Amino acid sequence: MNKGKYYITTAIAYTSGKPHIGNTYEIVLADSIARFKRQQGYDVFFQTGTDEHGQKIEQKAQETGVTPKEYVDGVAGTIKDIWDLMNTSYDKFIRTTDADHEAQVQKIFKKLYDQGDIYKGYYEGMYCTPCESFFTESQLVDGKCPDCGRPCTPAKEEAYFFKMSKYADRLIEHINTHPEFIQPVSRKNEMMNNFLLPGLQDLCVSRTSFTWGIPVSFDPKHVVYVWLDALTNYITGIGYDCGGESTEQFHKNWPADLHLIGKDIIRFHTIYWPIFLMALDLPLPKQVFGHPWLLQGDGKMSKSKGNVIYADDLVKLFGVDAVRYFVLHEMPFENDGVITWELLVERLNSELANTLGNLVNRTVSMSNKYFGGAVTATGAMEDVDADLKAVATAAADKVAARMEELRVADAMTEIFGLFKRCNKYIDETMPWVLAKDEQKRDRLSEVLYNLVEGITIGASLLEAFMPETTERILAQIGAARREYDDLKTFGLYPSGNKVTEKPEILFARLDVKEVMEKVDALQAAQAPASVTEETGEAVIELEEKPEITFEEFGKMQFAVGEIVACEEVKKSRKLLCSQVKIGNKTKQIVSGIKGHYTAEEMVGKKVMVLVNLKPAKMAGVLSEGMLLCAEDADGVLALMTPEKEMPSGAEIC
RNA sequence: GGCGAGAUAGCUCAGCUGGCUAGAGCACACGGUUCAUACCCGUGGUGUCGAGGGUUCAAGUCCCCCUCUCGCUACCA
Repeated sequence: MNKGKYYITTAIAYTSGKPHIGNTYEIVLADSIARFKRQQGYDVFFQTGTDEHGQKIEQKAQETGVTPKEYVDGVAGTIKDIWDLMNTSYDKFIRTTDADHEAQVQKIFKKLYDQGDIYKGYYEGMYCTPCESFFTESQLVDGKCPDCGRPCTPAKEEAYFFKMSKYADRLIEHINTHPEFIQPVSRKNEMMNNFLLPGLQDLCVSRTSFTWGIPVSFDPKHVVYVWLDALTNYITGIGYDCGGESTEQFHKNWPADLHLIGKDIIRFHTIYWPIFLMALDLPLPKQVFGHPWLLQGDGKMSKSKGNVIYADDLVKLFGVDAVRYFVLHEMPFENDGVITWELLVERLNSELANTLGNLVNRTVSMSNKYFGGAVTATGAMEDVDADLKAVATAAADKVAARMEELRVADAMTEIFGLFKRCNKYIDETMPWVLAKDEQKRDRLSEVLYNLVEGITIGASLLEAFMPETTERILAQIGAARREYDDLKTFGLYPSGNKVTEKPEILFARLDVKEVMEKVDALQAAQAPASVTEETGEAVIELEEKPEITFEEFGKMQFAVGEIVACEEVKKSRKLLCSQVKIGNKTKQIVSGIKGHYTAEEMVGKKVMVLVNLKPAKMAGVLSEGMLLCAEDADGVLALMTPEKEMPSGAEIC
């Protein structure tokens, strides 16, 4: 039964490197929704892909000594391989370097320019001439270019801007009249209060500072800057043409039913994207869901620690469906989820091995033992059957209700509730007792039939989440794939069918210790150079900057300063304001170190100060220099202090 | 600093418009059972429901205040 179309997308993955399990979670989540909708009878189109332009990629390619195109081809391949490894059923994998996408982005840009939504202006900021790059004041390091360390000068760069404010009122109206548009709803307030209600800034949509992007057709020294390039994939991928030649497929699928994205890019999908669409006179997507993140429990994932968890490693250790089960089931709707190896093992043992695997195994074993594998309905019903049947036939609707709210984890819990009910049914009916009584043979047969039927329904519902497991279970119990609409009827398993003679273990129980040994081996291989042999102390890979001349170094003046007073800056969360005595002068310096040092403990410290930094105001307070700190991978700060007693004002050179 | 969310069993969390002895899952303990992957089924406990006030016959549930945590945002020379 066709229930209409359903167009679902993931965000396109940025091709700067191999995605870890947190990034992989999104495609699996989208896949489970897409598969479930298909199972329900929707005509689903599921799109994913890669975002391949930008300065960062240009740089990465340069570092690796390949062209940007070669670089993104490699990473896009890796990403696609992982998506395939996770058994995701996307219909289209779009790349922003696809020729048709690039051509369409150029047309869209031109159209928006022609109709006055995009205008040429100036991007003002701090400019580093050698790097040909713009930075905001806050991006600068010591007032200098964060890339090369050379001085930056205030400058203007020609750039194209999109008039966001023009459509703001319409967007506010839309969000207010479509409460389901932004999910979870708590995000709606953030967008409203932080961006829409205070007034939208115009968005810079072109750059001249790098070339790895889609050129603006009528002004080719500009390339289209990220959002107009990336977001439009949702329409170009299905054949949009702003000249009115859109494909049949586009007309059928647009607007999207669901954009599934990470919570970090909600702003772009619920403000900029809808406004672009309004400018193109297209309907808005029905729903944008900013899912939470899957975080690692034992500290931040970082390459230097060698503890990054990748999907392919997980699959090697646990199998595809176990990984899919974990990421889908452990993720709450609104809060971030946690993944640790221990938690993973615990969940797999308790739910997959014990509850599900063992249920199938014991049912198949009993069918073989008592009836040579034949599963026959005899009509020997008893009262206890009613509840099992009720739970089984109600499951499909319960799962559907949860999925409708995008509560995938809860949907899975419903399915496992049915498996638990089946296990309980075995205890209630005690087939091994029935087996001892020849008179109860019909009853025994009926009980096993009911079990097989219950498992068939449960396994069928599992298809969207763990498709391989569904297949394996159905194969073991000799059941055919069942249509979604038939899952509400109990008793469709063909009576007399046979289960497999030799049940295979679906999910083997795992030993935490053994798993951890394998994990240690993996992590050791992942970051062999990150731990120094003798001390075991972690080191950080330093991103190298271009070398500078002695003369350039000489422009900076460092000195030992003594902190004579320090107080918190009231209006800010991170700032401490210190009075620093340097020789016979006292400077006021504001630093973002609250949380690492208290105002009291600062007083009396002798620290390293960059003295001749141009003064600037932070949170309304004047700062006339900078205190130097070291920062580790976790963001912990340590002030630089002289190793020997030194007087205030001693120059550092 | 602005806006918002939250603080409930060892852990993760449910508890809607206030109403009977505060719940679920996991973990733990005990009991049952043996078809099964030492599994499944049942039973059980502890909770100052973040602190302190208040409204009410009655408050995790409403109001005030405090403390702390988190999200977005600003700021982080």
